[in-house]
Amino acid sequence: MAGKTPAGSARSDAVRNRRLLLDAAAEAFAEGGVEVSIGEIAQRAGVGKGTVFRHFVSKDELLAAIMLGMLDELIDTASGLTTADDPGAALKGFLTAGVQIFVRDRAFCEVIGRPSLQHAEVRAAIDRLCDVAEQLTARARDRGLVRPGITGTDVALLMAGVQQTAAPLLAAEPQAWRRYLDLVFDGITASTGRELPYPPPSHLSLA
Amino acid sequence: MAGKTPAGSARSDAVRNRRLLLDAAAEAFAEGGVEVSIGEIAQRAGVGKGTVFRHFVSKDELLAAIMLGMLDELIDTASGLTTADDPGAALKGFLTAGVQIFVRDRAFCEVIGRPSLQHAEVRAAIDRLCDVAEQLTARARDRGLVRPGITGTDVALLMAGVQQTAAPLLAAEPQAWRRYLDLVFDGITASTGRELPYPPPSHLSLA
Amino acid sequence: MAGKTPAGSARSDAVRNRRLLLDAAAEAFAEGGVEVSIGEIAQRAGVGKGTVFRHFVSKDELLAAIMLGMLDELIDTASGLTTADDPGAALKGFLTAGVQIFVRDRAFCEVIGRPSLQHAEVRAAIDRLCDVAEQLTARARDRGLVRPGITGTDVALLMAGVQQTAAPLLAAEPQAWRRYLDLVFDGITASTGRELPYPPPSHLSLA
Amino acid sequence: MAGKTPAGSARSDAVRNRRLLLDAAAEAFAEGGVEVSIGEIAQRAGVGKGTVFRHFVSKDELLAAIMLGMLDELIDTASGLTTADDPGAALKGFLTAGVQIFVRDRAFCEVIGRPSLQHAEVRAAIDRLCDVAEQLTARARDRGLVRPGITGTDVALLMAGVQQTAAPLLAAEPQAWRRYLDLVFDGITASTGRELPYPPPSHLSLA
DNA sequence: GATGAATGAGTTTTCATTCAT
DNA sequence: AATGAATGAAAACTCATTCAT
Repeated sequence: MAGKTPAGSARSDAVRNRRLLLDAAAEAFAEGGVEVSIGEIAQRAGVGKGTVFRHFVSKDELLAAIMLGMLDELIDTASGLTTADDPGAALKGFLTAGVQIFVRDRAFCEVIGRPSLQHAEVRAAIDRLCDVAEQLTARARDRGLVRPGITGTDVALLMAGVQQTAAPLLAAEPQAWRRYLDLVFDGITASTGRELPYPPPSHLSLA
Repeated sequence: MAGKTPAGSARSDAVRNRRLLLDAAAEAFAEGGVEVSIGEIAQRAGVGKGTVFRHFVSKDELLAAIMLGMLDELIDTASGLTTADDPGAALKGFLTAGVQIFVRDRAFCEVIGRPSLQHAEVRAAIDRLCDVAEQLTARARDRGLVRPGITGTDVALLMAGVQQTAAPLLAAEPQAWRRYLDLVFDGITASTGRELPYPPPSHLSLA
Repeated sequence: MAGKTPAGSARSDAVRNRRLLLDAAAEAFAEGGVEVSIGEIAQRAGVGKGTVFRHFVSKDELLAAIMLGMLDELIDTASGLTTADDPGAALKGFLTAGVQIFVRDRAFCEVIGRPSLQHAEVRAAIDRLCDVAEQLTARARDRGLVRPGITGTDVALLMAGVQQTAAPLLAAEPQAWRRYLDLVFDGITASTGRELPYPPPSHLSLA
Repeated sequence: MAGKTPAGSARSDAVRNRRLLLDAAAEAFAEGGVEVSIGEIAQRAGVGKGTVFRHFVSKDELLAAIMLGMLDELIDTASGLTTADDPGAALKGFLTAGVQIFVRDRAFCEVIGRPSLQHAEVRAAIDRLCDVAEQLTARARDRGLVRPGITGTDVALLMAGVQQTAAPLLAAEPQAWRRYLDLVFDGITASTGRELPYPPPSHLSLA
């Protein structure tokens, strides 16, 4: 009725543990993908398994919380770029930021790149990401800096593609993704005159 | 109970079972990814679980055998294209064939795209694939049909990237990969004059 | 944070919390049986889980406290009936009151009906219940209103039996127990001349 | 396609384990109720936990299999009694057999006596039990051996009631249920002239 | 005194792998 | 050689109880 904690602030040790947990889980998911066990996450955070479930109602919710944090960061970055002077550079900066997240995080790749995505909040965040991606793309498109039919959703999708291209190299060459990012960006900005052989994805078919 | 099969020796039965098993496993892995259980594969093949382990020492070996089969098919296709009249069309045909394998096969995506690939034979097959990809690429490169620094390994890697880009769309739009294949191909063939910001992967760093 | 409650000392707060807790627990146990979690009880009472354990040393003690409360109420009702004009009606009134408690309270059924009952205070209360039941029964027996060998303990035990008979019906027919109460009462009061094939329970063998 | 085992017969060791498992589970459920863990059952049977799930798809299925076995036995007993010479003795024999099952088996009491019963096969078996109980009851009723309104469902329900009445005594006096069985039977057969204050349950409202 | 965060043993269930038949 | 039964080590999740704040 009156909320969990009188003044709306959680206990300091709980806050600290939640932080520990999120960090440990983020690291574990990043390294091991969605398959890492709650047991390992708890161990990394230095807490008991029960504590994980006190803070997050299920493994899926924990995963979603972390994915949402990363998506929101990326959305913020993108928002900041919508008013940049050079729309082309802004779009490339956005793409770069996005690919870096994918490159660092195995779970992110697995969650975002799968055909059927369950979690409603994550889907909503992806929608928001596509929206702001479209803003950035539209500005560049209007000035002829990208090919006519390219959409924000295209750009968002290509982030995962660039990561996947470089994936087998990343252990030995952590920056190899930069090569494919540029190559794909050249594909986006190429003025071939030809139309692409398949229409752009409708916004909502993403998730 | 211990009776012989009328139309074959014990050995020919084993050969037939191996074939049954490979086909069933290929289908199962393609649809469900590497997580499909040995039980489901055995059931699809119409054999007992024990038979799976008689033919393949572990699940990983079975998976590797399937992956090798697909890689060999792709290598054959590529070999056939090395003498085609139009090197540009040949390269694109190769890329198309490769992406189609990825699109059809969840396990293939999961196995090939991982940073550290254990299985020696699969690594060797990927090396062979990169070799033949390099032959195709070199022919196109020599005629100025692709950018200067692009290698066969780049091309092989990009197959996975194109699939991953389209992955979230494929359930609703099974042909969406064609959009990104063209876009990436335009990136490969773009004559920007600029060099890519990161050197091509050395052949052996792949896995 | 550490503030006093305006209208009471710390002790009166504790008294109030104990009351809140007993009421909430009674309701929860009645609805959900002994399996309801301490968490749910605390939530219903609007207190923290720690408070439950400050007032009751374990879940079993809390449960016992509730059971004791109900047993004492029933004992009081029975005591009031020992001086009623019609000993037969008094006995039936007692039986009715008892069955109603069982019908309303899942935990009561589960606790009382188990072969080995641990809690000493609850056992003592059941003894007291049997005593007063015996008083009521004796009065009726003396006037020939019940069969010769029937004891107070028999009557007390039959309460649970009537409830259990009707249990599968109660969701659809909340008053169905009345059918079996009358049937059993007719069994108690039947003048068959025959003796029952097994002696009445000795008072102390109850738990 | 051709069934699990060629000739329709399971392997002898599997049959043996299934028997071991059913016996161990029956014993464990009888003693400890539905809450006994699969781990304990496996241990009692001398098999691994996995073996339990090989034979029964879930704990609920195992429990249902055992309950069904007991219900079917009781139904058979009842069927055999439908042609007995003395319908009154037959009805009492049926009641006795049923109460004995309840008395021996904690899980049976818990499963059958609960308001909402999930398992479809168990519900069907209970329906069958009520049917045959009605046959037995009708014969006795037609000869004026039981009160007019008493139905087979009443009789089936009363089995649980008799058990519950005696439950607290059974540890010390394992045969105490015989006392209450006779008392209840006298209630069923009493010719009071009075009607019971609540109508008999409709057949289907049982489960 | 009150709180609710942390704990960890315990539950059901899955599945690759081994082995008796 | 083939089978499928048995195994047991995980995994996600629950909850009574303890304890720092």
